[in-house]
Amino acid sequence: MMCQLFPYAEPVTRWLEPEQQRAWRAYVRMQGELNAHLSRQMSVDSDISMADFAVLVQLTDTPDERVRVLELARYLHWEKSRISHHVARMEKRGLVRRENCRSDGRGSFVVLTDQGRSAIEAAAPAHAETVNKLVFDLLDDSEVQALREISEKIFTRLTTGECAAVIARCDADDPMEVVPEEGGCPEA
Amino acid sequence: MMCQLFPYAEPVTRWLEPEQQRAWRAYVRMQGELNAHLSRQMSVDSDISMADFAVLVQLTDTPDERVRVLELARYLHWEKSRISHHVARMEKRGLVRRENCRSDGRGSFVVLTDQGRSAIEAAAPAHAETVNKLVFDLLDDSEVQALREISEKIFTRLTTGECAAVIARCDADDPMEVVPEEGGCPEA
DNA sequence: CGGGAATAGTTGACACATCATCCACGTTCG
DNA sequence: CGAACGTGGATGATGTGTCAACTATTCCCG
Repeated sequence: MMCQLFPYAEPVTRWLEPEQQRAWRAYVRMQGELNAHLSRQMSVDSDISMADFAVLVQLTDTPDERVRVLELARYLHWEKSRISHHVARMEKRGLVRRENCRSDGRGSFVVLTDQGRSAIEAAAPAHAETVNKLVFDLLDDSEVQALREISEKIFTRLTTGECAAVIARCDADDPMEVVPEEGGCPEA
Repeated sequence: MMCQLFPYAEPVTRWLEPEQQRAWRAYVRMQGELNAHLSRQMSVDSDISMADFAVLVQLTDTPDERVRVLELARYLHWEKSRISHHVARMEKRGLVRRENCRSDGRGSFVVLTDQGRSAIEAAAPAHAETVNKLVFDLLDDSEVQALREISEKIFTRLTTGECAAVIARCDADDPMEVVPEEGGCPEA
């Protein structure tokens, strides 16, 4: 009824085409299984989780082995509160330690402990092996390249333009309602 | 020291090659962002979660709109306890309802309610639109095919052979220690 | 200098996933 | 029949992620 009057007010749904449908379902299931398997394997081979691992990688990648909390959040694309909770738990297990920042009274550092270092050193080889066995042993060079290109395209789409607005929570705390921009897809 | 004595007991770690490294990091970040974005978008556009959506899809795909709990678990590759908890929450919100199975006193069905049906019908179009915008608008046919083939390869690897043993929790409850098979990678 | 805004980080409540355990029912076989 | 074992499913404890406040500091600008 009112469709004719406001043709663009209620656009016909763009469903996925059959080929896309198949690709999407394959991707979704693969991704779910792969995540589950990597997590499980990580906690079998070591006593840290994938999340712990990610944090520890950032710390070991830093010369000082100390990183500001929001720095961590930005790099991992996590929310600051997630970092805060997670670091608290890791601290309780002795993997990291918090330290106050002298140059900025609000800030604090997350610092790698010896125990944290040995934990990641113990976990890394098995994890690499797992990734090889589950992924790269199955793919030839062109597939590796395709995986990378596809991933980069989607990632870029997600972190630029309108999508980035939502992520902006990470940088600015209160995006002031993030005006949805009426017309749909302005594209940066 | 003992490496020379037992050469295969402590194999040199297979790290990822640079190209693989890049592809892997791209994939991991993309996948994380994409999941986050899909979930967020789903709860903005409707009042159900991705998990709810997955369950409701299964129910609507069934002629009877009723599915046995473990059937659901197997299809979604979830654990039975996850299903159980989740269905409990969904029931509390009126999206589904439990019903006893007359032919098997232990079993129970999960049944779609009218409210559940309208919830998924309301959510589906926006979700399809999101997937199109974030994924398929960016990929040409060959990339869609590549995505599917890569996903299927990895998924197959994950659900057959030694890996499947761990998943077996889903079918058999107590795999009796799942003997790790000494030698590493026997391959089914 | 003083006072509001932005920034860094924490906290608590809640939703969710996992694990181990438990119970009710069914199957099998003596 | 009835004991032993397998199966379908529920439950509670615990760890983790998200959201919405909240605190404390610093920045900005008159």
